[in-house]
Amino acid sequence: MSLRIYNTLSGKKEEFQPLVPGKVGMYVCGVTVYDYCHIGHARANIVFDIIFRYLHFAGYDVTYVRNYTDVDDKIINRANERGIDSKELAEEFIRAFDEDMETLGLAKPTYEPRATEYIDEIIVICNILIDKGMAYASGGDVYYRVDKFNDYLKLSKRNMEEMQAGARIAPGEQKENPMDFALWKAAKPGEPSWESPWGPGRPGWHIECSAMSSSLLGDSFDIHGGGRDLIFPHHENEIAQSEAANEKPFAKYWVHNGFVNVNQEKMSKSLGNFFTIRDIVNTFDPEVVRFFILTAHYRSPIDFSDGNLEDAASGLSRFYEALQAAAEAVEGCPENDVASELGAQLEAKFREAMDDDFNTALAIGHLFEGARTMNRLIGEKKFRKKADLVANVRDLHRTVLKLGEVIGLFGSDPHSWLETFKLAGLSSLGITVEEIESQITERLQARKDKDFARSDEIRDELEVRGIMLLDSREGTTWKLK
RNA sequence: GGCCCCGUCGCCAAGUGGUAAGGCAGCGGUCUGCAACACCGUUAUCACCAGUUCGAAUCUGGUCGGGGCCUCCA
Repeated sequence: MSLRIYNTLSGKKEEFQPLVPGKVGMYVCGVTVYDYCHIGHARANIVFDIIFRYLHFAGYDVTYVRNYTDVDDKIINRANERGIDSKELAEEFIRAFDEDMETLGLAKPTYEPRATEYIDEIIVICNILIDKGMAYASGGDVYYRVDKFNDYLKLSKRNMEEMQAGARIAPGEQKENPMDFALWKAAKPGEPSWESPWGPGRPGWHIECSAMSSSLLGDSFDIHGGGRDLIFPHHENEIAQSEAANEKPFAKYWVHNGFVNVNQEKMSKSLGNFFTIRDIVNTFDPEVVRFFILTAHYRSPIDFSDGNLEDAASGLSRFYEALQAAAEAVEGCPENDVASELGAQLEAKFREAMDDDFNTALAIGHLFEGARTMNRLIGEKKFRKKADLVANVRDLHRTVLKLGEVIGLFGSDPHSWLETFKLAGLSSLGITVEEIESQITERLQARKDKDFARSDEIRDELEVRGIMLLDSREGTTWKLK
């Protein structure tokens, strides 16, 4: 089965056929750099990260562009509030964004252009649109003539009459039509500006993406992505600008990720339920955050809550436990020539899931089954002496790691990940490793002495405090309850 | 008001015409001094109503409930 992608433009899943066989051009709207990124940005970027990774895994030569919008009203306002230069502010938050994305384990896009690096290209597009009568200069601004573009609103599927009821012309704007939007804005005193045929000014919000995408990917390219909220007006306006200027279809597939709610409510600053990535990774492992996001389909809304994140942590630790057990089980076993089909079977299911509009939730379900199969095989009697079982576990182990990497998971060493996970939980329980170790030592002695009453007492005490003891042939270990 | 989405086991979550993946929790086993871990087994007819169909969670209409966009927003 080939790859199918849900296209916002058509409203349905379509078979993916790139413009140039074997190659994919993908543009994703990045962030406006005026503040720290929140969990919603984390989701959007993780979603497109796995799309990028999966396309690459599926054999495509992918060019992935994700921009920084580094000039905009919000940046200027924030910089003014802080009394610093807007360029300085943008630099600060570009750095913060890069750090956050690295923390979340995102692969680097092929290009990460900045709007301010494409001012010349932006001016060229404005000129073309003016020459074609699609745009007009007015008092140092340049506006797009929305009613000249027949396909306007084809992405968001709205209609003009109704839109116009809510549209208005802000003070200082000199538009012919309230629906028209700015391609270029005249600079007010103290604002960052660039020379242009219409006087000093700066780009409007949407034009930079038209400029950057066509410069780096060509006038037509395969995939354009972003959050749902960008469908209107941002992406609609990009289509209007690019298609009118180039007279070619813009992006072929439009992909939009769903929102993140917080405790069942829309995340918003006014509700005070705004979580930055920095806040979250103080409490939760970044990989847990990624795992949580990928356990739902990218177009569904997800609910961010402590409980859901804790569930995700349990799920991820199940994988790491299985991965660790598998590595230990086959360690030192001689290599053999026994063939195993299990890895290939798992990979086939994984691909089938991912080919269906990047269904990571289903894909992870299959990986869980792979983990369970490993555990089952390892548990069989005389496992290490059975070449076929060893071969199966080796195969599955390698496959789970390989497929995990495609969705950015399981990249840590299982032992250290599990240790870190345990230690992180300890601080909230008010108990130290030394304390636990000494209890284990005491209990071991009690067990040797067959003093099971004392032994059980120690175990129960620890359990009440949130620590679970695990006895095995090699000794006693512990984990968080 | 306009446009759009959703309602699947206690919780999370796949499934979009052929009789319901997976995870967490639960229950019954195996293992264990007893447990835990792991494994095995087990647990839903899909908000409601009416249609279409040989057959629907999946299509159509309606009802109820929840949410989003229409202004900056991932």
